[in-house]
Amino acid sequence: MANDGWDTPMAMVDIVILTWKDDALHVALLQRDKAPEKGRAALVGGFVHMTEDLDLDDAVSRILKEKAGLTDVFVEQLYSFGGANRDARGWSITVTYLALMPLERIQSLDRDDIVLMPIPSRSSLPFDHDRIVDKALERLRDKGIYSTLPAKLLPSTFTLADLQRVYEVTTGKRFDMANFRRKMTDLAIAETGEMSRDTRRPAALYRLREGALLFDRAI
Amino acid sequence: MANDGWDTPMAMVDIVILTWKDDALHVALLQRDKAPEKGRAALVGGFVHMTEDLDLDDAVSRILKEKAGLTDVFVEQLYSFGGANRDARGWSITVTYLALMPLERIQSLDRDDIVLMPIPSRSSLPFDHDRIVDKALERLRDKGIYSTLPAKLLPSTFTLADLQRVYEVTTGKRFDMANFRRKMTDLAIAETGEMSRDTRRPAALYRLREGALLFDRAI
DNA sequence: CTAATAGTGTCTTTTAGACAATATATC
DNA sequence: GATATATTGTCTAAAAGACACTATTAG
Repeated sequence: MANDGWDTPMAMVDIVILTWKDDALHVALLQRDKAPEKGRAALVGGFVHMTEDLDLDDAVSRILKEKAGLTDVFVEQLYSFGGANRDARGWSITVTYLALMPLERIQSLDRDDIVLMPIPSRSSLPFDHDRIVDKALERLRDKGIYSTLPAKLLPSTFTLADLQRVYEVTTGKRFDMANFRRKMTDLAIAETGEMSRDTRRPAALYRLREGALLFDRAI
Repeated sequence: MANDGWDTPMAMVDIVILTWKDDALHVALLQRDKAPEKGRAALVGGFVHMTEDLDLDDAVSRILKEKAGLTDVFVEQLYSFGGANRDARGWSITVTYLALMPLERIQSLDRDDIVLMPIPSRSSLPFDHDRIVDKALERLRDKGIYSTLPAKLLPSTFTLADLQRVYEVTTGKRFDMANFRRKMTDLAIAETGEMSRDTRRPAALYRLREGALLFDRAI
């Protein structure tokens, strides 16, 4: 071990957990049980533990598990923020991650210290978490147009209408229904054979095809 | 100040400086003057200094200045790597950056401890710097197709043939000359009025247009 | 004049975008 | 059968890709 007593920044990870509820993006926040900002809802995050974590991905998995009870989460690294003033405790670096999951995953946790805040009307968050959420939305918007990233917000099966709404909200674009369906069936999704009966005329249920993350062209 | 004596990882930044020489990508490395890996060429990098740096961008600027004598460099954040085994001194986090510059900037430094290693035939680097360089190349390849990023490797004026070669090498694709020229003049570049006389028939010199970083479509 | 490289014109194929038409369920 | 929403068909415009052609210099 090499670093007891050095003067080096605090190191943490913060995870922007996004999901899809009531036709809108929501960010999952955790009520803080400790100072600073005790009681306020903030991003799920925590310090890197040198003894428990072998690398940053380990730290993310551990924190998701310990603080939110989540395992096997789809995450990708987002951006790192570091500075003297982003946390009142002093110079800190946070490596941030984007996590996308269907609403059911969060609801089944059945915890009253986890709150879902709708993105369009979100109120301000502690620390520099607003900026981090902005970065996550930017990533989702930019990558959405040529990847299946937005689909990770939905359950494993979904209708094409669901998928189109998610893509329209995350990317901020409007899509023609016929063209959207053709591209998605070409590039990313497959029929399950099941039907959804939530609408007047039942709709076919689709799932993501294996390995379909990045497209070779835009949606 | 809050963190004297905590057990927290070392925090550093590493910068992948890429440039263009002899029709090939090169990475600029610095001969290390201290242990570990003293004497070997490695990425330009250093520890975050909590007293001198207000944020991560400050640390990058300071380190580029102090270690390589470079100022006003085009950089963008790349990725963060952290773990117990990436540096022999213990658990560390490095926030890495991609820097692109024309060869002249490096040559005018006139330093014999800075080496240019050609990418196609590069030998292995200390620490996890190979992985970091790979990430930089991946970023350049992915972003090259729809941005002017590769052009930052060239001097402020360049011929279309130069530009095409840079794009072909960084993206790994081949472009039809006529189509490439049309798209570039449409999207990103403007004539300077000057001519280059390095070839049999002189070629028009171009420059990047203001604000042209991201395209709305692929090259 | 020839070689070498810069630069243009134009045709074909593919993709994007718009929009009309049809299908299948519920009420 | 009316209504709502799912799903398909087809036309047009734009972009991508291929390739032949012309232009301008040095030697």
